[in-house]
Amino acid sequence: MKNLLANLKIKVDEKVYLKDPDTSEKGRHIVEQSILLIDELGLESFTFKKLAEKIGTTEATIYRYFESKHMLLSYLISWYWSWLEYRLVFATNNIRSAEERLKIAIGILSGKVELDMNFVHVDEVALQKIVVAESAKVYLTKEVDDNNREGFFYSYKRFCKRVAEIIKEINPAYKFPASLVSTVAETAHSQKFFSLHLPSLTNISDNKESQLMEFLTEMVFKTIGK
Amino acid sequence: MKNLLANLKIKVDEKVYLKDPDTSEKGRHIVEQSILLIDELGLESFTFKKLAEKIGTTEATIYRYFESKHMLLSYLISWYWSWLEYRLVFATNNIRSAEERLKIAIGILSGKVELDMNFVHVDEVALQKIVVAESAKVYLTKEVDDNNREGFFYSYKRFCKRVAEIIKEINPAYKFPASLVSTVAETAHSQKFFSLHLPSLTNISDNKESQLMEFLTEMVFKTIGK
DNA sequence: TTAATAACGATAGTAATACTATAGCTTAAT
DNA sequence: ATTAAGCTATAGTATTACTATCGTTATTAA
Repeated sequence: MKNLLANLKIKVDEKVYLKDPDTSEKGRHIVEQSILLIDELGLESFTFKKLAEKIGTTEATIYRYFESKHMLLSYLISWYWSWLEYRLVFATNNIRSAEERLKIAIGILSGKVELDMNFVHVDEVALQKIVVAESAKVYLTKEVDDNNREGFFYSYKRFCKRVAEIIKEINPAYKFPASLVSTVAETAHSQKFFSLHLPSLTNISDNKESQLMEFLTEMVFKTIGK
Repeated sequence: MKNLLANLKIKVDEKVYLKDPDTSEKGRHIVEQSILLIDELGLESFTFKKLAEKIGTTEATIYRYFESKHMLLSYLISWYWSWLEYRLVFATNNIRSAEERLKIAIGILSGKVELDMNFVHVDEVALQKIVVAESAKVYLTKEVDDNNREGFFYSYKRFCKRVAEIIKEINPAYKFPASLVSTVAETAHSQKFFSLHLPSLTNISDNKESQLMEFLTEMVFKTIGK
């Protein structure tokens, strides 16, 4: 399997970069190191200047790949959702039971991420920390409608749509499949964040993905009535 | 009732301001106009300079009340949660049934806000739009642990705790009351935002608080098993 | 192999931001 | 009448998020 997937490439919609970073060494290096630096500094303190220093280049070079910090973050988040989608498709392939597939989807959403060696230049653990802490900032802006038109959120929406289809299979009468899926996705992030920083807002202990999964699975299955 | 409440003051924890804006005309003016301006421009484009111009003063004056833009936002969000708490306490007073009180709480969380004339200098409709679009930014920072220690999130946590108590009354065996409440609070915001800007992620139509309430109420009651 | 061209590095510059500092003026209480 | 708090006005700083230009280097196509 590893070998089969070794040259798989996660496709990211072309509107979230100026020049595809996956087509050059420099580009991959920018992505790789930006993940580590955003994770370390947080989005607010992260700058292209600091990134340029870290990778021994100049701001100008980074600007050739990404128009702005916001676009770079959008790229990383898009990459993450495409990667989750690929994992979802693989993990649910050949599984007949829709209930089983839904459980797998919830597991992926709430799940422990391990370094996925198929994409050597991406530290998926650091990336998930970024997604938890920063991804809401991608859409919580005044430019959200423009960005949406430009396709910034395609991969997130695609992932959610896929999971919503499973819910519809299980209970075609349920009225809020899309809302329930986006709720689970957002909740996975906020509960992870709360467990680390605002523990009184959650019953999930730090680093217990199993508890998060139990919470979400119970909520989803009871809500859709299974 | 109106008269009784006319001189009620929403208490905001003293750590989220340098000088209590509610003790002076200037301070109330700053709060009032900051709500309108943040709603209009979004947090990123909002600056103390623009606010100072709008109210005919200088940055220095605003800095005497709030150390930073982030602190001002924290103040507004804290005010909002204290206000919701006051509404919750009033609306659930003398109601015996815990189920009924929980429904009221969910209604307040998902509910249509109307201008509350008890607090003349606060435009609660604009404030709720700010809460929906900006409140995650208050905690999604590298300073969250410091801010938490300083009490930036007291009023949010207090509100959630109150609702969690109701859930425990209804089903003492339910394992995730705190998580469920914070999920409902966060979801109320994200679903409102999605219905406005990313409609494919939700089944709730713009401005239909009743749908949001139906979605959340069903989810909560089924999850806790009633 | 050469010639064209794309990519990169180095440097400079700009408007705006998020503050900090200071000094003088006004007003209201002692 | 004095004091002090609160406000206004002005100035200044480091940093940010870019934009622009230009020469060099690496890649590719003829």
